[in-house]
Amino acid sequence: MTIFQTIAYDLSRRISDGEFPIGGSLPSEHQLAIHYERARGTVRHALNLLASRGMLVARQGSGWFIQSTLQQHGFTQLRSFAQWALTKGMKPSGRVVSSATMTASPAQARAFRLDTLQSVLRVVRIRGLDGREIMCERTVYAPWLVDMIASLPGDEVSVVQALEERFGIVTAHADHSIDAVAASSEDARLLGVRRSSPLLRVRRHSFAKDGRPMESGDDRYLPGSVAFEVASSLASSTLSRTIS
Amino acid sequence: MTIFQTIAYDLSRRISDGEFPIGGSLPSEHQLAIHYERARGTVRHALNLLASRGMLVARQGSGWFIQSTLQQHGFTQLRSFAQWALTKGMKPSGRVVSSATMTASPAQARAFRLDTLQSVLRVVRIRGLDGREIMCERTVYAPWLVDMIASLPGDEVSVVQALEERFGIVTAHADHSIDAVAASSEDARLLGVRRSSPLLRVRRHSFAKDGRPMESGDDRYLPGSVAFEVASSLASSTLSRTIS
DNA sequence: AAGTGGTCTAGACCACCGT
DNA sequence: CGGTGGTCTAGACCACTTT
Repeated sequence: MTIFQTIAYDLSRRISDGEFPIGGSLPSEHQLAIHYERARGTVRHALNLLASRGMLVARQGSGWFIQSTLQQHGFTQLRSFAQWALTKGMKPSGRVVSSATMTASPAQARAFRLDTLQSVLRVVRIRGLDGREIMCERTVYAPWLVDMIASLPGDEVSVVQALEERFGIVTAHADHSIDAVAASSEDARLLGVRRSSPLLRVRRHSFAKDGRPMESGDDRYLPGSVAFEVASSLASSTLSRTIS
Repeated sequence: MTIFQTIAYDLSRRISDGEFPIGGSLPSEHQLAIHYERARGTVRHALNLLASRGMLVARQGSGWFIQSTLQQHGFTQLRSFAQWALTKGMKPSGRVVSSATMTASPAQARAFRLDTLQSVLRVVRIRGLDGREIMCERTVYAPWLVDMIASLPGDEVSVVQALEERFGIVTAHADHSIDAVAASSEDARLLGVRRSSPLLRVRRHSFAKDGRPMESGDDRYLPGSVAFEVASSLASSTLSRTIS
């Protein structure tokens, strides 16, 4: 954790705690620099980080103003359905519907960068929030993870957390593609809705710290259960729109 | 024009001119600082600006690499349906279905931070890509923008660009919430699909540089037409998942 | 006039990458 | 190991806003 990240984190917490109201202003950069006992440049780095998340806005000659008190919870929660649910004060659940090893399809071999036909593990899970089942998840795990995943219990609530704690494997990067689809007949059966009713689909490829592909997933949520939120600024953005 | 903007502009031009190939690397920050006869910090400021546009990426310990020779990536495209379509080589179209001023509802007054009941402008548009109508867009503009929007022609392809070029008003930040919904009867009629068929919904609040709210939008896309992509890393992410 | 954010300088040390 | 980007410092001057 760098110093400017620490300062940003502290300011972010103080803002969401209501120490500074929306529309109000922060102490000046000079005063913040004195308070944190750091150079002004370091404080500015932290402020710009929060501005890129839409939490703050600077008005030249006037000050830094609070634009939003919302915490933009980031990647840590996005990685894991269970960890996200817990931070929201909800109880996540999960059950494995099916689990099978199979030789990688050409598309999977490409996604996992395999030379030869190796075995991948395909797991279908149903996920619930506070007892209500809201999502079905079809995950394909890369060959190097198969044994680890297979060793986990079927009702393991957080696979991501288990991988991290037991094997030290951390998800460091993920690409998400979000769109809407009509429920297939399998979706309909798993989620208890009519066929061709709307679902929010999130396709995901995730990678370990060393860049190795870990898993590809296809999650389908009932409408009205979750939404994905993105804050984007001129300064920096990770979101883009693609033709599909 | 500041110095770092001038350097960014010059580098951007040299990259677009093919002086550095895609995947290739730039001279080191140290060498660039000597070349431009500026401090390294100033050169870094320029490089970070280009990185935020998706033109460059930095690899620590290794160098700055050319990611794309195209201008206008990320947020710039996200701000505007039309500008995004153009960078993808597609022809955007748009037509206004209805346009009406009304007094702000309580929810709108909150979103736009109005004290009194002022007039907002609600516009419904249909958007097309290469002649195919794929999206309906319901936008509510803040009172201070109403006169400017009203002065634009109904078939103005890019409202965002028009606001920028004619009035100097730039969208600097936006929050997006993405989920799936069933088509309402109005959606069905506008888009030519069956009622309750799946649509991808993107709700948006956008803000000017000074933090003033500009517009709130509700865009609904036909499935299979576009997807939203998010790249997120441990280091930084703007995406989050919310209960809805 | 005083205070604020925006930019710039000229150093320094660190973590990381390649050889 | 030397070179690279990432961070940080302690100043300086400017443009802008507020009083």
